[in-house]
Amino acid sequence: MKYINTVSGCKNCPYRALIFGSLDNKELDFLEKTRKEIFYKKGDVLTKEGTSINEFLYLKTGLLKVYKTRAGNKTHIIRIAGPSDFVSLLSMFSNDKYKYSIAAIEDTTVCVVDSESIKFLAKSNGEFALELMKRMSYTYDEIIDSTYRIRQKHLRGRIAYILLYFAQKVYRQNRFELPISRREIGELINMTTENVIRILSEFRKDQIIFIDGKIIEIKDIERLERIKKIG
Amino acid sequence: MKYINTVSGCKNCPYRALIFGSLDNKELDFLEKTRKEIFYKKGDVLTKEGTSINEFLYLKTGLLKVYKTRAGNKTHIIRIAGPSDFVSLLSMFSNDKYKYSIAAIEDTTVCVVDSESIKFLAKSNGEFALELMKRMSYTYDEIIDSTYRIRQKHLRGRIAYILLYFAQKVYRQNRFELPISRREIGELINMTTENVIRILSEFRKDQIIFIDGKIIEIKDIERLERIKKIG
DNA sequence: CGCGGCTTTGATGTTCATCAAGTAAAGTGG
DNA sequence: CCACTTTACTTGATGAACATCAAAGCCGCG
Repeated sequence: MKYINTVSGCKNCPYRALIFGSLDNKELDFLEKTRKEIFYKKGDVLTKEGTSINEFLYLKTGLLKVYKTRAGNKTHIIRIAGPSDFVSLLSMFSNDKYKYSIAAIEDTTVCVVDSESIKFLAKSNGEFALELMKRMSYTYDEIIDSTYRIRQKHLRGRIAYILLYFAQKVYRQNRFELPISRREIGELINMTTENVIRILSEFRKDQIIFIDGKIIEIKDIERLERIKKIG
Repeated sequence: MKYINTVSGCKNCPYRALIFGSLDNKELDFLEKTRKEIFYKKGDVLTKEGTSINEFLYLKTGLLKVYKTRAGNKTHIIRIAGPSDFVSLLSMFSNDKYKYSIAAIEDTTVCVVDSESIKFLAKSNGEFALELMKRMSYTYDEIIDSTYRIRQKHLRGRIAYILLYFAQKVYRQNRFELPISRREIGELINMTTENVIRILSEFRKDQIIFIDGKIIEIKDIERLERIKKIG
């Protein structure tokens, strides 16, 4: 990780409207005081499950994974977070310890504010508190929704789901580089590494996708959509 | 459903401290104005996914299921809510429509307050907003945690989990009456009705439990705990 | 250069959903 | 209140979906 000297502050931040829309300039100045901008390299761990929450994070650029580790070193990836995501919102208000670990799966720049400052503002500015709640609830609902949606799909449907997720939601291109390993895909959509590989190969043989290591290109998007739906 | 005339109001409510601890008497009077206490019979539906959220609910006595219905009439039970649960907290602050349906699985008494009143108080009283967030976040974290925990268990482990859940968390007795059908158990822990029955019978044959219709008695709790853990 | 982690493919066996068929229980209308 | 219909429960047989085990190639890193 590496601290970054920033020129422009919160006031002109393009993400300001997303959640800080209800804060006035004085309140933003207050946040600014403890604010740091930090750069993480792919692979760096930002927070570890069980450690104290002292900071409120939000993602400016890059990609993160939010995950949990269980007995037997089994890891579940709960979600992938992209730019403008408020990753640390989860469990920040119910716990003083992180319930999830966070790691960079691409080079990532994060804005960090003291968590007590956020709580202070939430307490003193009701509009802001409502914005936080809205965002938090939305994020949680998304996690639950995708978890239950994936759960009922067969393996082929899960792979189709995750490929289309990266192509449409994350990279907005049919050709992209997978930011995670085959094993991590399995941790995200609940299947073994071997089967992730097997089904990717199957899709390749069926001309649905092109594969070159981590590079994926979707060749037949209609077919993939169909597999996602019925699989 | 049936309206109930109540003598005592929020001020003396045993659950007040849980979430309304930061409201003063004036604020409680404000809530009281729109407050209703409603009785639902087992099987009654309180809210339907997709309908407008106008009310804030909390459970005084009884048991509810919170669930989602998917294409093909497939139902997932997200959680069971018991006394002192704030069932409508989920999605209330991110949506104007319910994201989940709620139904009574036992005779239930619910306190209902206008949702706008709650939002108004959250806006004007920061402490209260923080309490709501805390509760909300906690509830969501629990859902996610149990979902991922169940997901990795085999069927026997899931049944053990749910039996111990009812025995320890809900009824606090080794003998209890299941509030839900075999099919609903399947919807809760993600397995087919047939396999729910099959494994219950198996546990019965192995003398781990006693079954008489909906009555369950856990005879060998150590063994069940072991199955829950390793299954 | 060797070691560990990631990737790949094949063979094998287990777990689980599905199908079928029947009994019991509970709700519904005449 | 009884015939009728639907819903819940139960067991067995079958096959598909999936995890596990094994073995080997590849790549980056110390």
